Amino acid sequence: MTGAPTAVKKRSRIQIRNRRRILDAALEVFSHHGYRGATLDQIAAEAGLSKPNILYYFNGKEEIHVSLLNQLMTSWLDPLDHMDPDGDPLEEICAYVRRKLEMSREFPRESRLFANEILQGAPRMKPHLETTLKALFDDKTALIRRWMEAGRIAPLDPRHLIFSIWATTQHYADFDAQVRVLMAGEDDVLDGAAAYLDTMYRKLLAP
Amino acid sequence: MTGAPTAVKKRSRIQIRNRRRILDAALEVFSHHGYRGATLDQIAAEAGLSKPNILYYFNGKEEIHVSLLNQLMTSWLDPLDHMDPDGDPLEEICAYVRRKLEMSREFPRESRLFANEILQGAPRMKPHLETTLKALFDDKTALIRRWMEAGRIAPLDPRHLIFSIWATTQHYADFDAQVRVLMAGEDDVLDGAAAYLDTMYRKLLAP
DNA sequence: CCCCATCCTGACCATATGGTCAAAAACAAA
DNA sequence: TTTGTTTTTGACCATATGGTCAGGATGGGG
Repeated sequence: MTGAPTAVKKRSRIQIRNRRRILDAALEVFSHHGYRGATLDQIAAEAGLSKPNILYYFNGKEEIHVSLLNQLMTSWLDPLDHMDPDGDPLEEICAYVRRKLEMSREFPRESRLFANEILQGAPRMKPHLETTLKALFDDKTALIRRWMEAGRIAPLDPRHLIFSIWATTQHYADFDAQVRVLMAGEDDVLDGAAAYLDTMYRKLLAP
Repeated sequence: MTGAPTAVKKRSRIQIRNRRRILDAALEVFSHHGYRGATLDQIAAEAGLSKPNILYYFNGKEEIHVSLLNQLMTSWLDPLDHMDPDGDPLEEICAYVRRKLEMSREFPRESRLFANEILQGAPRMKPHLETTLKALFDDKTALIRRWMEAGRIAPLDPRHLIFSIWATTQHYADFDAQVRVLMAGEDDVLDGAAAYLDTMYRKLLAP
């Protein structure tokens, strides 16, 4: 068996390094141009490798994309997963908002990659969403609902609350081009957003 | 002069009908697959016309896209434009939220088309954003700021307030695939969202 | 009914793009 | 160094796609 370095096998140092390079380049290109808009040549150039060499490490464009998406899923959901049932409800939620916004600042490419995928109808992620994400979502909405029923935060539909948190925080990464135009001049937009969102959710959730 | 029906000239009935068909088909296809992901063949099929015929009415793929975008800009910004300086601040803003959410329900394709364009860095819209949108944005943030300074609604950064309204309302159209997965079973998601957002912004803006 | 402008199409073209392959190069164990 | 394995590449291929064009169909005013 010569090929298929993708299969579960001990990966050599070179393989680890080049797969990393490729995925990083692919993140850059996919997040900027979307799946269809990205080309293997662009990814190859960005990665500093030849196109056939890219195909040596991955079985095709789609496999690269799926790899990226799956790899990202975990870290993307991590902040939500970390919402502590034993913490102070208001503080937990505000901390979540803060972390999520921080991710828009530090990982805008990842945010846009996801946004692109969902916009297209999540053709390659639906299974993942239906299992991993759905489970986590149900778990956390239940937790928030308990908090609300205990009167520790204001009663609201926890599902829409989470949607609004996702929407407001990811907006700064996904609609960056628009935000930049409208906030021309400002250089600390995200700081302003952090202050605004903190105020907003505190006021909203105060019991 | 035979060609260029695109030029400003009286358009025949057939031209009006077919341009409409094409733009409608293009909206469907572009909003679903993004600019790069859409093909002229798809648009032609959707419009029930042949590809060369499409090219008879528009000088190219890009011209169709730009036409769509420009045409949509107006109607998209209309609700914001209609925020009445003489109305009751809280009611005006809540009405705006309601209208905006209604557009996510009635015109999700338009929403996704814009989202796609902005996600890619607004390559074909930046000029439009910098003029039309920016002017309207500045105008309305100023209005909201006046309302706040008059103590008629709670003081917040009006710019981030508008961002949050856009984000929370458009989320239901743009991230529809995700919302569907997480709200599986519910059939009136948008009604729930309307109630949630109304509560949210009233609470947030109460003086 | 005739005629001209408008409208439409089949056939075709150039290029871009995902992907293949045989063989060369680089590497590593002996 | 030798030898077998992994890595890399230039050349190539099939298909998709945006776009062109010459000529045929259609429609409406006279």
